[in-house]
Amino acid sequence: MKTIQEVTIYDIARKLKVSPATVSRSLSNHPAVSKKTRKRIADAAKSMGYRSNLFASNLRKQRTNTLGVIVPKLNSNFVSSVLAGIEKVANQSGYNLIISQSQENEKKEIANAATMFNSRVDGLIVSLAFDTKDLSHFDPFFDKGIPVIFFDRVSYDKSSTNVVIDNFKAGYEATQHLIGQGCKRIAHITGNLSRNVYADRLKGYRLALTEHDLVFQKSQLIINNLDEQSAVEAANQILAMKKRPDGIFITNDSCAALCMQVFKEAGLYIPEDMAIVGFNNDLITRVVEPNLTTINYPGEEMGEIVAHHLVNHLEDIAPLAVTNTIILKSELIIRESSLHHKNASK
Amino acid sequence: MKTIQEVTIYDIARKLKVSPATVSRSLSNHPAVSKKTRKRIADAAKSMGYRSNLFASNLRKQRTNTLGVIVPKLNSNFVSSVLAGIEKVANQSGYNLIISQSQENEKKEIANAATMFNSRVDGLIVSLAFDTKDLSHFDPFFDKGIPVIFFDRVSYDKSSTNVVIDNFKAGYEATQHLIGQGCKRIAHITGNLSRNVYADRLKGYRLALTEHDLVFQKSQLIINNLDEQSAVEAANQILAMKKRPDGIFITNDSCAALCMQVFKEAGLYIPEDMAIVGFNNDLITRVVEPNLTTINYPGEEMGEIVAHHLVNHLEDIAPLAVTNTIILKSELIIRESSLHHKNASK
DNA sequence: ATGAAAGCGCTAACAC
DNA sequence: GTGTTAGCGCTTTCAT
Repeated sequence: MKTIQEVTIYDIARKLKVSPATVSRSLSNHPAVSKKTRKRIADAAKSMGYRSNLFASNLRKQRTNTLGVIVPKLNSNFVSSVLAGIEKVANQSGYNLIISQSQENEKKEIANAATMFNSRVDGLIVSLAFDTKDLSHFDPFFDKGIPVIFFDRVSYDKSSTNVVIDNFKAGYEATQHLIGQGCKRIAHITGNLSRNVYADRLKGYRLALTEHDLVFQKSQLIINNLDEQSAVEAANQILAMKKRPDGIFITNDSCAALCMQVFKEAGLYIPEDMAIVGFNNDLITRVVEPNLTTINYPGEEMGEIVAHHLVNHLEDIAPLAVTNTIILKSELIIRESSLHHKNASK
Repeated sequence: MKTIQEVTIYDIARKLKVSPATVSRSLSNHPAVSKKTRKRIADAAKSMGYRSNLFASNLRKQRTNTLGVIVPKLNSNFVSSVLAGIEKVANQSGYNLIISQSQENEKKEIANAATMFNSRVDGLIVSLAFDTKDLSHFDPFFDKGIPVIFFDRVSYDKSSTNVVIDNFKAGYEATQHLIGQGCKRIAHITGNLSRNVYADRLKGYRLALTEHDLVFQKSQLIINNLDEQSAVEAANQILAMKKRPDGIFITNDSCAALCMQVFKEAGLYIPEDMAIVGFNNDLITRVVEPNLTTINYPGEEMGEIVAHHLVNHLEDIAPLAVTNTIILKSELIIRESSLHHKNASK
C-alpha cells in the first residue's frame, strides 16, 4: 500500500502560524476559536487535503465511536432488515459500524467477540448463534463496562439488555389460530431449542395445544436449522407420517414457503389438507400461493430501537438498566394458507 | 462510559522486568524472542487481562486492517449475500469490516465515503446508489492510492477495478429466451438507467428484439425503483396497455414475483398469457407459482471474489491493475414461468 | 535476544 | 482566544 504523506494539524498550524491546539479546537468546533481563525483553518484544511486521524483521536480520547454488531448470518431477510435499522441510527448519531457474522457457530462467535473487544467498540450488539451455550466470551465487555445489547436471539441468564418480541405469545397465537381453524394434529418446525426464540415459540405452541385439549406429540416436532435443504427434508418427513398433521406452525417464512411447495407437489391442498403458519412476514409470504399466514416481526424497527438504546446509553442520555428487556409488538397476520380448514369446528 | 484502567504492554513489561519492546515483539510473534520469554509474556498478558490497543497500533503502523463497504441498501437479498461473502474472506484474512448504506441516495453515499476516508480504511468496496452521477467523492481514495473496488453497480468511466456479471449478455439471453418461446410483445421492467446493470440489461434486451425483427417500443419499457409498491404499479400499468405484452423481462426477482401476483389476480395465466423472466435467482423464484425463470447471479461468490481481490492487493500478493474488470459467470435458469408459450413459433 | 528512545497525530489541562 | 505541554499505547530503528 502506498504511503503518501498525510497532512496533520501541525502542518496546518505551521502554515497559518497558529498552534496545533487551535487547529484541533477549530476542527472540532470548539466555541473558543474566533470566527476568523476558524475560517482560515477550515480553508487551509480543505486546500491542503487534510483529513483527521481517527486513530490518534481515538487513542487520545479513549473512545472509538464505533459499534460492533455480531449476527448469526448476514444473508437473511430478518437480519438484513435489522442491520438496515441499526445502520440508520448509528449513522445519524455519528457511529461507525463493525459487522461480523458467526455463521451460526459458537467458535466463530467467540473469535468475533474477541476482535470486537480488541477493536474497542464503544458498545456491542449481538444476536446469538444457534449453538452458543456459554456467554463467557462477552465477559470482557461486562468487566470493562462496555454495554452489550442482545436482540432476537438472546439469553436470559445474563444480566444484560435484551430487545425481543414476545415469542411465547407469538407461538401461542399462531397455534391457537390453527386450532381455531379446526386443526387437530398440529406439527411444529423450528430451530435449535437452546435459543430463546425457538424455545419460547415451542412453549407457546405447547400451551395452546394443552389449553385446547390437544396432546403434544414429540413426533410432530421437527427441529432443524431452517435452511433450504432442511425445509424440504422436514416437509417430506411430515408427508411420511402415519398420522399426517393437518396444520403446521413453522418458525420461518422461507422454510414455510418451501414446505408448502413440497406439499403441493405431493398433491395436498393448502389450507384444506394442511394449514400453515409461518414466521416473520417476509415478502415471500405475500407471493406464495396461497398467501402465508405469519407473525409480523418488525426487523428494521428492532434494529432502530436496539441502536437508539445503545447510543442513548453511550451518550449518557439514558442509563442501560442492569436487566432491561424491551419487548416489541408482533402480531399474527392471517392469510389464506391457514383459513377455513375443512374440519373447522366453528 | 466507564473508563477502567487498561493494561498496556508497559504494565506487562514492568511486571516481568523486560522492556516494552520485547513485549510488543512477543505479542506480535516476532521471531527474535526466546520461547521462554514469549511464554512468560503470553501468560502475564492473559492473567492481567491485557488487550492490544488497535488505535495505538494503527497510529503507529499507519494502517488499519479495516475494509470499508458502501452498499445501496442493506436489506436486499443480493446485497446481503454479497456481504456474507465479503465478511467471510475479510474475517479469514484478519480484516475488519465497516459497512454503511447509501439508501440509494448520492448525498448519503458522499457522506459515507467521507466517513470511510476519515476512518482510514485500507481499501473500499462500493456498489453505487441509483442516482449517483459523479464519482468525485472517491477521488480522495484514488489520490491517496487507497484501492477502491466496485461491484455490481459500477461505473465504467473511472479507471478502477470492477467486479460484475455480463449484464448485457444476461439481458440478451433473457429476452432471446422469451422470443424463442413465441413472445411477440416483450416488455421490460428495470431500474435507473444511469446504473450500468440496468443500462446493460436494456441494451441486451434491445439487441435481442432487433435481431429477431421485433421493434423496441418505448411504451413497453418501465423504469422504477423495483420496490414492492413500484412492482404493483408497474404490473397494473402493463395490464392497462392497449396492446398488452405477452412476455416481460423484469430485472429483479421480487419485483417479478409481485407482478406475477397481480397478473394472476387479474385472471391471466402464466406463462400462457404472459411469460415472465426475473433476475437474481433468489429463493422466491423457486417458491412462486409457476416457478420463475431467472438469471442466476452468484452474490456470495461475488462478495468473496471482491474481497479476495482487494485483500490480495493490500497484502501485495497481486497488483490491482489500473482498469481491471472481472466478469463472473451468470446464466439463464429456465423454469415454468416462461415456458411453452401459446404462440410458440417452433 | 533484548533494551532505549523517538514519534505516529491528536486532545485537554493549564497557563496567559 | 490562543499557546504550551504532556501524554494516549504502540512499533521500530539502532544499539548492545
